[in-house]
Amino acid sequence: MTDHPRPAKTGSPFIIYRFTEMSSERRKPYPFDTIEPKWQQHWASHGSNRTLNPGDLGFDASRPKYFVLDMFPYPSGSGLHVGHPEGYTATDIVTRFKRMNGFNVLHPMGWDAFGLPAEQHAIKTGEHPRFNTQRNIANFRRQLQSLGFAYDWEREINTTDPGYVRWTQWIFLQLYHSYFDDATQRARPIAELEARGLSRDEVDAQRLAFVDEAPVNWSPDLGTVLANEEVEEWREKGHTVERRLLRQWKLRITKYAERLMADLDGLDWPESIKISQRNWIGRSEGARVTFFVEVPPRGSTSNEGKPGSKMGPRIEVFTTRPDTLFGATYMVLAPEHPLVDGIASAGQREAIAAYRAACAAKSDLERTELAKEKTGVDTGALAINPANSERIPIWIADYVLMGYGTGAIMAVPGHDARDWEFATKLGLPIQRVVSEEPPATSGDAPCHLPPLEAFEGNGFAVNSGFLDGLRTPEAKKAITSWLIERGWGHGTINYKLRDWLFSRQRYWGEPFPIIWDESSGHHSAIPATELPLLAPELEDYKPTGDPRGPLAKAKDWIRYSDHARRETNTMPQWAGSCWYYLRFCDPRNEERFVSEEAEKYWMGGGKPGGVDLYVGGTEHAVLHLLYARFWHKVLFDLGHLSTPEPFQRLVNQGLILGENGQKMSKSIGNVVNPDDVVREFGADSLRLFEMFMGPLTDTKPWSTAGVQGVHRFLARVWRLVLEANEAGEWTLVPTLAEVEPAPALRKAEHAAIKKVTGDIEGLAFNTAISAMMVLSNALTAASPRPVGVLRTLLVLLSPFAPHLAEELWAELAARFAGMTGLASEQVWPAYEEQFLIEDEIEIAIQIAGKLRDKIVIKKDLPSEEVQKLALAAPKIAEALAGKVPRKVIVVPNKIVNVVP
RNA sequence: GCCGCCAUGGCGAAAUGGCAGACGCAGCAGACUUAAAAUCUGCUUCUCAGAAAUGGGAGUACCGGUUCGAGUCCGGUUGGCGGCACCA
Repeated sequence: MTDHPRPAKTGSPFIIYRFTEMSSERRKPYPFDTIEPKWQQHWASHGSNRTLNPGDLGFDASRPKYFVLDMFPYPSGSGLHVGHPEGYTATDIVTRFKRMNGFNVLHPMGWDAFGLPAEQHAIKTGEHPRFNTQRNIANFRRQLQSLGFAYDWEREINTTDPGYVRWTQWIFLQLYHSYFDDATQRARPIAELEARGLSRDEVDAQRLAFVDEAPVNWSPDLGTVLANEEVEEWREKGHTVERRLLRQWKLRITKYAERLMADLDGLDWPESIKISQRNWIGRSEGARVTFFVEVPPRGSTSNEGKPGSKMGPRIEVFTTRPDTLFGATYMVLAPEHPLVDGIASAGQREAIAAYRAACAAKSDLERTELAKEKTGVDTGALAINPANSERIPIWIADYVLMGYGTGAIMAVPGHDARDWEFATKLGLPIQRVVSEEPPATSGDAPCHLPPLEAFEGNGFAVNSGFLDGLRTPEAKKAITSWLIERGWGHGTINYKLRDWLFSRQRYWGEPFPIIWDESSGHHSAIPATELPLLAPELEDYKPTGDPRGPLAKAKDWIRYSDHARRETNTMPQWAGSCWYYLRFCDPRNEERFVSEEAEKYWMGGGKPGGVDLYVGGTEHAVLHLLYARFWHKVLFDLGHLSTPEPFQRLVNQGLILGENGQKMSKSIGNVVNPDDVVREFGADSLRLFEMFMGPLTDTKPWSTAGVQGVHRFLARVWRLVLEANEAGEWTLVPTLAEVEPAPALRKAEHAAIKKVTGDIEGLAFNTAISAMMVLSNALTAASPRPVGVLRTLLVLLSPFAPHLAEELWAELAARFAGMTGLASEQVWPAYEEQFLIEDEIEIAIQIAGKLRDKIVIKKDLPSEEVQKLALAAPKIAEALAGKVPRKVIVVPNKIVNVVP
């Protein structure tokens, strides 16, 4: 079929779209299917979205910069879903708006292309994952380009490109070659430690990228480690998952806990995301306390020793409530705690071994899921409570986690719900040491009874020797000083944040640029000149069940030299996304991961700096957004970056639900494919609808009728300029004229400019669109139709529906004088307050807060006169019946409230 | 359990403490049409009275408070959504 509407080559001063009567396809309300590809091509071939760097020919340094970033997608096989264009359209509108306001705008797009789905495809087909990834990227790019986004495609990046992998590995080496200096709280070159004469092992123990033996969820048949969240899912599918101690690479993010926490304050981020990050980092203030294990163990009689004298091993605990030390009636060690074997009494060893075995078999998830049932085993050892010298039993229980604090606790069942539960179940003593009420002067009975449940709040110390009577905060200070004096403890801060497990047993990821010396067992970095280090081609990508991962199969590749072999683990997918925003600033640089000049310009050099606007979903609240901040800070410390934070302003777009209000999913069958929407209604309609649905940050359901609604609006705008003649051609509307608009229309024009401008700045796109609808409705009624107002509408509309705006602008430019360039290149209009001012305004009159009447008065009339007129208004006079009101509130130009 | 967010017509939603429901969807009526679609115009929170014009009352989950005035601010309750979850 050739009868799709298309531009006719005629001598006409403006373009004609012909469509035939015989077309079997229903006539489109406007020819979006012709004009959209046409303008996309035009923008591409004219470099309309090209963004220059400082130093480039034609770069205008006088313009301010603006960096608008989308969270780049993983190019999955199923293509774009309608959630992607939501954020992308929002940033596109801001980009176009800022450009029209004279900014140099950096608005790039790329691909977070390492990932498990491509690897699984490779396992299934034997084809290298690169090919499937390339196909998916091509599809994503096609889909994004069909939506007319103003990305600078010259800056497209792909995390799997050798030219990108090289710098990801280079950044890893920066971490590897650094340590964290506690004194200055900064990363420093590891060479400083070497210069101080530290041994090889001492240096390795301080690297920001280091090797650690860690218990992980290992699945032999999948041949990989799994995240805690994944364990359940794979078990259900019949795979085995076990806890296994494996040698893993980790990144020392914990050293940055304090800065990652503190620097959140200066960021313009949603409060909920900041809270998530704070919770994840989990800062808590408290104290370290040393307990001494009593030797000889329980049963022996002679024990005159005091804590502090040379006794058995010490157990360090962390507590946020040192003020409750007198109430510590037992201790608990994590089952994996290294001290357990040394202190356990002979009679308990068997029970301990059995308990430990049972715990080891549980995943972290199971361990927390079964949290309700507390279990544990007595070690048979006793510790001495330093506060009151009482002997208290030492237990092991899996409600104490090896990974937090010191892996040991002092149990205060009177004032901790978990300890209470454990003590109650196992019949351990419970002591009250905090009272809600100020202690009675006589210091009598009630305080001495154990409480009926754990009281975790603040109060007054009781049964606590020298602390008695002190409020909780004071008691904390007093006991901490007391511990410091005796060398039994000190105040400290603990974080929940763990070091970042950075290695994966996968093929499709960045190999570590690390080799191992076979004789010494030491690791070292390969020289930066050998980067990128790419994974070798494999015969097949199936897992081997070997915890070294699929790369272990490449025997030649592994062999680095006579005595050294390569690390075979790969980096997680996060690695590439940790720094992609930096690469966008200077994506083709082969000398540096980003040039200093480009980084300074786009990342803002001074003050807050960073990405000016970052839009994406909430799913990355703590992972990507925390990891990227961490890498950024390390690179900043090492002098490679000019700002301490990457993303100054963050906005989360809301989820788009299916038409039935449920989350879109294939199984429910409510997934909307953007390609279908573009085919039926056009890219401009899809863009406009996604912005019109509601506030950007809200969760909101899809509505096909709603798409039709905005589509109709765009068609109405089209018909403001063009109308179909009898031959079925679009011709210019005859009433279009260069005339002064009537005052009401002029006012509507300037009101729209004001509203749309403010709403784009506030990311309130839904109300911006409604303002344009109002202006368009006003224009529909105007005859003659003033071209000036139409031009304004098209310029305002251009960031939202760029194709339509461009086309109609060209139509008008061909017919009317003084219109040059593209709609998208126009200077953003300014509104003039004078056109918004009205001489007469209607004000409401209330009696006791209830609307009773309205009057039209001159604007800015003095309050006394407004009051006089208001009281004289028919309904008001009638209601008052001559009585004098007690009070009259006049809000100038708005409302009058009469209090009778 | 803890933390956070939210609650407005039949639906998506608007409303610097100042006329609740802009704009859109759906619906109804009219115009155009042989007819339908499309398009244009008007109506459209609920309720009571009225033939109508119009007029009265109620109304932003619920209860209370602050205020001349509350969808908006404060306290509590209920319901929904999201995140964290034995972190000592």
